[in-house]
Amino acid sequence: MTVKGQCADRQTLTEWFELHGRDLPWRHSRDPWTILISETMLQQTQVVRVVERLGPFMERFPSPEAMAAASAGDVITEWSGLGYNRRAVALHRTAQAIYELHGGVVPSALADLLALPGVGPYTARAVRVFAFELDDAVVDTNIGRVLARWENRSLKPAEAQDFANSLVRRGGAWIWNQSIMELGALLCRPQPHCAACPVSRDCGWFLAGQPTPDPASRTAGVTTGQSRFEGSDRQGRGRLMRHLARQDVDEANLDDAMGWPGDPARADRVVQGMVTDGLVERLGTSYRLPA
DNA sequence: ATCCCGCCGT
DNA sequence: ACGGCGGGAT
Repeated sequence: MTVKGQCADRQTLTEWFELHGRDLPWRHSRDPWTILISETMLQQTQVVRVVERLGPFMERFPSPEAMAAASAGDVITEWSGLGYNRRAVALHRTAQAIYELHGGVVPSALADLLALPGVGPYTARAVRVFAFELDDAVVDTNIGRVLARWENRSLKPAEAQDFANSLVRRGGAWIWNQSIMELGALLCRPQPHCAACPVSRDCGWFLAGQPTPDPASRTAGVTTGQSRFEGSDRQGRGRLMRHLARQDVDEANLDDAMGWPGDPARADRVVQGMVTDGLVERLGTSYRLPA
């Protein structure tokens, strides 16, 4: 593709975003702490669910210092219902690290961000792009899917990141990353709506007739289907967290609390993992949220 | 049943 | 590279 073509497509896409992009709360913020929180929430939790929880969460923990002063259990409680509670524990540890290592100021250096618990390649760059407006490129599941279809081939992690980097213009990273991510979220979905896509005329996969397998399917960063939730260890973990939000649970009642009556062995095995994850503490014969 | 602005330990 | 990790909405 020509450089001229790339410029045309880029402008087409950002114009589409200005017109059709969703008005999401965090897109009005450039506060690094707010962006770090929202991006952490958005790791595998849907946008509509984060929208209604971000405000109250930020009121409870308005700064890294405020969260660092709270207990891990407090953060978990405020996190309740968002799922993958390890993220709440990681966030608490990250707040403490920011307070102790960076004077309470969210760092902007990639290496500093990547060193924070629960902050990986996506979230680190998201903070840099969406808060500090630095010229980086993020690759999430949406963008990975768009890029793979655009090139009509599966991309390895480094390939996807390099390709994404090459598309960013100086000073235009915020709007570009939002635009291409929004395209993946609204149109270039797992089941794509190519008829409404503003850049389909230059999309390799579309022009090839959308052959199977979808090149996005084996591309790095594109999430795949997960194992069944009903009857899983995850379900039992979730049940126990919900109980602990109200009161401590004695080890004798653990199997009931986790929804596995008569299977204390399983309850014990799974709760061990939760202790390792920092989600629960054992005190005497009972379990509670971490102090 | 499927999907969701990933990260981490293996 | 792969599997575990919540939970609600459709």
